[in-house]
Amino acid sequence: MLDVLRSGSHTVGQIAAKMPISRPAVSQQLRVLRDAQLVTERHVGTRHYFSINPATLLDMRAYVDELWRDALASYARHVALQERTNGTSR
Amino acid sequence: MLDVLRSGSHTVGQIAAKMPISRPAVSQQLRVLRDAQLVTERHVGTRHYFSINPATLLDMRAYVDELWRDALASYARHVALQERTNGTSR
DNA sequence: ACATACCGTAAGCAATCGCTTACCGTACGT
DNA sequence: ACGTACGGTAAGCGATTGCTTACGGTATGT
Repeated sequence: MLDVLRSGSHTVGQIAAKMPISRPAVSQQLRVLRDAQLVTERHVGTRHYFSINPATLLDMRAYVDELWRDALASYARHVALQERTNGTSR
Repeated sequence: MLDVLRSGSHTVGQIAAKMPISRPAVSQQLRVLRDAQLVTERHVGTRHYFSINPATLLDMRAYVDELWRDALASYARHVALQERTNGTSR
Protein backbone atom coordinates (compact mmCIF):
# COMPACT_ATOMS: atom_id res chain seq x y z
CA MET A 1 0.00 0.00 0.00
CA LEU A 2 2.61 2.53 1.09
CA ASP A 3 4.85 1.29 -1.68
CA VAL A 4 2.22 2.38 -4.20
CA LEU A 5 2.05 5.84 -2.63
CA ARG A 6 5.84 6.26 -2.63
CA SER A 7 5.71 7.68 -6.12
CA GLY A 8 3.23 10.40 -5.18
CA SER A 9 -0.45 10.95 -4.49
CA HIS A 10 -3.03 8.66 -6.07
CA THR A 11 -6.79 8.39 -6.11
CA VAL A 12 -8.56 5.40 -4.59
CA GLY A 13 -9.33 3.99 -8.03
CA GLN A 14 -5.74 4.30 -9.20
CA ILE A 15 -4.48 2.46 -6.14
CA ALA A 16 -7.06 -0.29 -6.49
CA ALA A 17 -5.99 -0.80 -10.11
CA LYS A 18 -2.43 -1.51 -8.95
CA MET A 19 -3.41 -3.93 -6.23
CA PRO A 20 -4.94 -7.41 -6.21
CA ILE A 21 -7.88 -6.33 -4.04
CA SER A 22 -11.17 -4.54 -4.63
CA ARG A 23 -11.70 -0.79 -4.43
CA PRO A 24 -13.67 -0.89 -1.15
CA ALA A 25 -10.84 -2.89 0.41
CA VAL A 26 -8.43 -0.14 -0.60
CA SER A 27 -10.80 2.42 0.84
CA GLN A 28 -10.87 0.60 4.16
CA GLN A 29 -7.10 0.30 4.33
CA LEU A 30 -6.76 3.98 3.57
CA ARG A 31 -9.09 4.79 6.44
CA VAL A 32 -6.84 2.90 8.84
CA LEU A 33 -3.75 4.61 7.47
CA ARG A 34 -5.43 8.00 7.72
CA ASP A 35 -6.47 7.34 11.32
CA ALA A 36 -2.89 6.34 12.05
CA GLN A 37 -1.70 9.60 10.46
CA LEU A 38 0.43 7.67 8.01
CA VAL A 39 -1.38 9.16 5.06
CA THR A 40 -3.14 12.43 4.19
CA GLU A 41 -6.25 13.00 2.09
CA ARG A 42 -7.03 15.77 -0.39
CA HIS A 43 -10.36 16.10 -2.21
CA VAL A 44 -10.73 17.51 -5.69
CA GLY A 45 -14.11 17.00 -7.29
CA THR A 46 -15.30 13.52 -6.47
CA ARG A 47 -11.75 12.20 -6.42
CA HIS A 48 -9.87 11.60 -3.19
CA TYR A 49 -6.12 11.86 -3.50
CA PHE A 50 -4.00 10.17 -0.86
CA SER A 51 -0.33 10.73 -0.14
CA ILE A 52 2.17 9.58 2.44
CA ASN A 53 2.53 11.79 5.49
CA PRO A 54 6.28 12.42 5.90
CA ALA A 55 5.88 13.77 9.45
CA THR A 56 4.67 10.44 10.84
CA LEU A 57 7.47 8.70 9.00
CA LEU A 58 9.87 10.90 10.92
CA ASP A 59 8.16 9.93 14.18
CA MET A 60 8.58 6.26 13.30
CA ARG A 61 12.19 6.82 12.47
CA ALA A 62 12.72 8.54 15.81
CA TYR A 63 11.16 5.63 17.70
CA VAL A 64 13.23 2.99 15.90
CA ASP A 65 16.32 5.09 16.45
CA GLU A 66 15.65 5.38 20.15
CA LEU A 67 15.10 1.63 20.42
CA TRP A 68 18.28 0.99 18.50
CA ARG A 69 20.33 3.26 20.74
CA ASP A 70 18.94 1.67 23.93
CA ALA A 71 19.61 -1.81 22.62
CA LEU A 72 23.20 -0.95 21.80
CA ALA A 73 23.75 0.80 25.11
CA SER A 74 22.50 -2.12 27.19
CA TYR A 75 24.59 -4.48 25.11
CA ALA A 76 27.66 -2.39 25.85
CA ARG A 77 26.82 -2.44 29.56
CA HIS A 78 26.46 -6.21 29.35
CA VAL A 79 29.86 -6.63 27.73
CA ALA A 80 31.53 -4.36 30.26
CA LEU A 81 30.00 -6.30 33.15
CA GLN A 82 31.06 -9.56 31.56
CA GLU A 83 34.67 -8.48 31.33
CA ARG A 84 34.75 -7.31 34.92
CA THR A 85 33.44 -10.57 36.37
CA ASN A 86 35.58 -12.72 34.09
CA GLY A 87 38.75 -10.87 34.96
CA THR A 88 40.59 -9.13 32.13
CA SER A 89 41.18 -12.43 30.40
CA ARG A 90 40.85 -13.07 26.73
CA MET B 1 7.28 -6.35 24.30
CA LEU B 2 10.20 -4.56 22.66
CA ASP B 3 9.91 -1.84 25.26
CA VAL B 4 10.65 -4.41 27.95
CA LEU B 5 13.73 -5.59 26.08
CA ARG B 6 15.04 -2.05 25.58
CA SER B 7 16.85 -2.21 28.91
CA GLY B 8 18.72 -5.37 27.99
CA SER B 9 18.30 -9.12 27.72
CA HIS B 10 15.68 -10.87 29.82
CA THR B 11 14.54 -14.43 30.36
CA VAL B 12 11.05 -15.52 29.38
CA GLY B 13 9.96 -15.58 33.02
CA GLN B 14 11.27 -12.08 33.70
CA ILE B 15 9.39 -10.71 30.72
CA ALA B 16 6.17 -12.48 31.67
CA ALA B 17 6.39 -10.97 35.15
CA LYS B 18 6.43 -7.48 33.65
CA MET B 19 3.50 -8.08 31.33
CA PRO B 20 -0.22 -8.69 31.86
CA ILE B 21 -0.15 -11.98 29.96
CA SER B 22 0.88 -15.55 30.75
CA ARG B 23 4.31 -17.04 30.23
CA PRO B 24 3.31 -19.20 27.25
CA ALA B 25 1.86 -16.12 25.58
CA VAL B 26 5.21 -14.40 25.99
CA SER B 27 6.92 -17.46 24.60
CA GLN B 28 4.71 -17.38 21.52
CA GLN B 29 5.29 -13.71 20.91
CA LEU B 30 9.03 -14.22 21.25
CA ARG B 31 8.87 -16.93 18.63
CA VAL B 32 7.25 -14.52 16.18
CA LEU B 33 9.82 -11.83 16.96
CA ARG B 34 12.64 -14.32 16.56
CA ASP B 35 11.29 -15.51 13.21
CA ALA B 36 11.09 -11.87 12.15
CA GLN B 37 14.73 -11.40 13.23
CA LEU B 38 13.71 -8.63 15.58
CA VAL B 39 15.10 -10.47 18.57
CA THR B 40 17.95 -12.90 19.31
CA GLU B 41 18.04 -15.84 21.71
CA ARG B 42 20.83 -17.03 23.97
CA HIS B 43 20.62 -20.15 26.13
CA VAL B 44 22.35 -20.53 29.47
CA GLY B 45 21.29 -23.51 31.50
CA THR B 46 17.55 -23.86 31.19
CA ARG B 47 17.06 -20.12 30.84
CA HIS B 48 16.51 -18.48 27.51
CA TYR B 49 17.70 -14.88 27.32
CA PHE B 50 16.20 -12.67 24.64
CA SER B 51 17.52 -9.35 23.41
CA ILE B 52 16.69 -6.88 20.68
CA ASN B 53 18.51 -7.40 17.39
CA PRO B 54 19.99 -4.00 16.47
CA ALA B 55 20.72 -5.07 12.89
CA THR B 56 17.05 -5.50 12.01
CA LEU B 57 16.30 -2.18 13.65
CA LEU B 58 18.77 -0.63 11.24
CA ASP B 59 17.01 -2.33 8.35
CA MET B 60 13.69 -0.90 9.49
CA ARG B 61 15.25 2.52 9.83
CA ALA B 62 16.62 2.27 6.31
CA TYR B 63 13.21 1.34 4.91
CA VAL B 64 11.41 4.18 6.69
CA ASP B 65 14.13 6.55 5.57
CA GLU B 66 13.77 5.46 1.97
CA LEU B 67 10.00 5.88 2.10
CA TRP B 68 10.41 9.29 3.67
CA ARG B 69 12.82 10.45 0.98
CA ASP B 70 10.58 9.20 -1.84
CA ALA B 71 7.54 10.87 -0.32
CA LEU B 72 9.35 14.20 -0.05
CA ALA B 73 10.76 13.94 -3.55
CA SER B 74 7.41 13.27 -5.18
CA TYR B 75 5.87 16.07 -3.18
CA ALA B 76 8.53 18.44 -4.47
CA ARG B 77 7.84 17.28 -8.03
CA HIS B 78 4.16 17.89 -7.46
CA VAL B 79 4.75 21.45 -6.25
CA ALA B 80 7.04 22.22 -9.17
CA LEU B 81 4.49 20.94 -11.66
CA GLN B 82 1.77 22.92 -9.94
CA GLU B 83 3.69 26.19 -10.22
CA ARG B 84 4.44 25.64 -13.87
CA THR B 85 0.82 25.03 -14.88
CA ASN B 86 -0.47 27.84 -12.69
CA GLY B 87 1.90 30.38 -14.20
CA THR B 88 4.49 32.05 -11.95
CA SER B 89 1.82 33.62 -9.82
CA ARG B 90 2.06 34.60 -6.16
C1' DA C 1 -33.13 16.87 -14.88
C1' DC C 2 -30.58 12.87 -15.86
C1' DA C 3 -26.76 9.79 -16.51
C1' DT C 4 -22.16 8.85 -15.13
C1' DA C 5 -17.84 8.68 -12.49
C1' DC C 6 -15.95 8.29 -8.14
C1' DC C 7 -15.96 6.87 -3.56
C1' DG C 8 -17.45 5.82 1.44
C1' DT C 9 -20.12 2.55 4.46
C1' DA C 10 -22.76 -1.62 6.06
C1' DA C 11 -23.34 -6.47 6.33
C1' DG C 12 -21.63 -10.83 6.23
C1' DC C 13 -18.16 -14.37 6.24
C1' DA C 14 -13.82 -17.30 6.24
C1' DA C 15 -9.38 -16.97 8.02
C1' DT C 16 -6.23 -15.64 11.32
C1' DC C 17 -4.72 -13.88 15.91
C1' DG C 18 -3.65 -13.99 20.61
C1' DC C 19 -4.66 -15.79 24.64
C1' DT C 20 -5.22 -19.66 28.39
C1' DT C 21 -4.86 -24.26 30.23
C1' DA C 22 -2.57 -28.54 30.15
C1' DC C 23 1.28 -31.16 29.22
C1' DC C 24 6.12 -32.56 28.17
C1' DG C 25 11.19 -32.00 27.87
C1' DT C 26 15.64 -30.48 29.59
C1' DA C 27 19.19 -28.68 32.95
C1' DC C 28 20.52 -28.28 37.62
C1' DG C 29 20.97 -29.17 42.67
C1' DT C 30 20.91 -32.67 46.35
C1' DA D 1 17.94 -41.06 41.27
C1' DC D 2 14.75 -37.62 42.40
C1' DG D 3 12.67 -33.11 42.92
C1' DT D 4 12.58 -28.46 41.13
C1' DA D 5 13.06 -24.52 38.02
C1' DC D 6 12.51 -23.03 33.50
C1' DG D 7 10.45 -22.82 29.19
C1' DG D 8 8.67 -24.70 24.56
C1' DT D 9 4.40 -26.84 22.25
C1' DA D 10 -0.49 -28.49 21.38
C1' DA D 11 -5.32 -27.88 21.67
C1' DG D 12 -9.06 -25.09 21.98
C1' DC D 13 -11.60 -20.86 22.04
C1' DG D 14 -13.49 -16.04 21.55
C1' DA D 15 -12.15 -11.86 19.28
C1' DT D 16 -10.40 -9.55 15.54
C1' DT D 17 -8.92 -8.97 10.71
C1' DG D 18 -9.46 -8.29 5.91
C1' DC D 19 -11.89 -9.18 2.26
C1' DT D 20 -16.27 -9.12 -1.03
C1' DT D 21 -20.85 -7.81 -2.48
C1' DA D 22 -24.43 -4.50 -2.23
C1' DC D 23 -25.92 -0.05 -1.57
C1' DG D 24 -26.12 5.02 -1.02
C1' DG D 25 -24.24 9.78 -1.63
C1' DT D 26 -21.99 13.61 -4.00
C1' DA D 27 -19.80 16.11 -7.91
C1' DT D 28 -19.52 16.63 -13.01
C1' DG D 29 -20.98 16.75 -17.87
C1' DT D 30 -24.91 17.09 -21.21
